[in-house]
Amino acid sequence: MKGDKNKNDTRKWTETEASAWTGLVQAQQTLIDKVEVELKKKGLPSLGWYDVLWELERTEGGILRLNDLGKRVLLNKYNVTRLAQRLEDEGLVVRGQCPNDGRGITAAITEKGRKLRKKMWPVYEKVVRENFLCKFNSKELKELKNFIERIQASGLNESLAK
Amino acid sequence: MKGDKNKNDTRKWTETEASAWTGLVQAQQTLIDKVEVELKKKGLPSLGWYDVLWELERTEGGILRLNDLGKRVLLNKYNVTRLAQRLEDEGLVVRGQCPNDGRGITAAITEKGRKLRKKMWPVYEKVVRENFLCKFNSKELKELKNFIERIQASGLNESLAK
DNA sequence: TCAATATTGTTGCAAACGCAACAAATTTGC
DNA sequence: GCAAATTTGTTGCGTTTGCAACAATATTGA
Repeated sequence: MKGDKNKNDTRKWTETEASAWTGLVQAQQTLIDKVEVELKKKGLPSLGWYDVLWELERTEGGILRLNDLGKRVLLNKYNVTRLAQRLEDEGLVVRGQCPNDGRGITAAITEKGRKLRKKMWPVYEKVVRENFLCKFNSKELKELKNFIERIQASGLNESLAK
Repeated sequence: MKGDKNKNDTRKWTETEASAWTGLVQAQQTLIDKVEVELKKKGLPSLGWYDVLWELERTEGGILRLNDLGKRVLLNKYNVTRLAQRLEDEGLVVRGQCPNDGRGITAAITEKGRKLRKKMWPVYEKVVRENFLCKFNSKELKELKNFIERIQASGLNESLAK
């Protein structure tokens, strides 16, 4: 470790490196922004709400502990607490005690929550399809997915340590 | 337009589509989070500050109108106003009147601002290199860049209409 | 020319987020 | 068994963001 020869930790980037990175950030940001704009236009809640509802809905029983939920949607604990509160205030989710663990709080999606998510989906889907998915044929998409998985490979564990 | 046959606007996604999209979002989010964590560890400001300083520094004269600056860093106007205020409070930027246009406010990077950006760069660079760039060889990176540019192609114009 | 419209930037207020301190329950290690 | 450490969730406080209303200048078009 100590005698590391990595003088090039901090080297200038090539044109390709720079535009791959800034492109990635901008493209994703722009896509997310577009989704948010479309949702707002239709008077629907934000993507953050969608993510939570969807994670619950796709889970057996529609119920998760806040902690697990937070890991899946990349939210730290205080934000999960508060988002769950807001969702409960709107009747989209019900909170309860976790049976096995006295510390645990569960969130369960309600019928109203499921309906809302279903209503949000086509808006979300349309933006992603028209601005992202439609740019690639099936083979290319697999390649892209492959690339993206390589990026993820390094990182998930640490990012959860919040 | 009216007789559109696009019944499949809202169809279910294939496995590849789903994981390409969620992967993209998560990968980018995780990378950004890591950069922010590292910057914070070193007592440095956030990525948002870096972006602004860098956009100024790379511009001839180190000066830009707030409006142009906002477009480049994907910030809406009220956030540019406030970020510029904070940067000026820290002496990293100086604001001034735009000569041609009475409405315009300019932001110019200071020597202190340039120094700070240079200090932030290695931290930023290291995270991106070790978690992103290093996963790809030169040929792959070009392919990836190419893919990303396709995504961007659709979107930039509209996203600026804030 | 000059009124109508558009652009650019600011501000008050409310919602959301980050941090650090905290409480309660569980797990670990002796 | 039990004290120490860990995990899980909440809350207060300050910062940042989003929204909508606003002011000031520029542009457009009759």
